[in-house]
Amino acid sequence: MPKNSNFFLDVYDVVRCIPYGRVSSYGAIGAYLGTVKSARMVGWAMNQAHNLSPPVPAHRVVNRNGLLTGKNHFSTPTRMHELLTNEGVQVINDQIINLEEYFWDPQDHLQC
DNA sequence: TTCCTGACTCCAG
DNA sequence: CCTGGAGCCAGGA
Repeated sequence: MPKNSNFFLDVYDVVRCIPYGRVSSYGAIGAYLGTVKSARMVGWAMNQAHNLSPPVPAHRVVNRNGLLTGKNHFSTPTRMHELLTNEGVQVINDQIINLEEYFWDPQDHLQC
């Protein structure tokens, strides 16, 4: 059923490259792939990422404000928050604290 | 087939 | 400072 289009695979690849305890944004991933204005597609890709293997750490992907906009799409609304907190990321009221400290831009690393 | 929605972001008013 | 519209494109009804 998944089309596995190149774009989606690239998204998954980038997300899987996000280090432990770090987070990234849809826009940053889109920018890395050259489709800045397609941030929605990144989110859409995450929607399919649930059944993929190896699993994609979708909880490390948030919007540009560090807000856990996708928490509702996890098994439980608190799952995303719990996972991030478990990795040492401070999250309060569904928002990441000190986002700049945890933010990971794929363009910064250029590779895993 | 068309129409609508959405885990986003930017820009104008 | 806050609000709304546009761009993006894949799927479901």
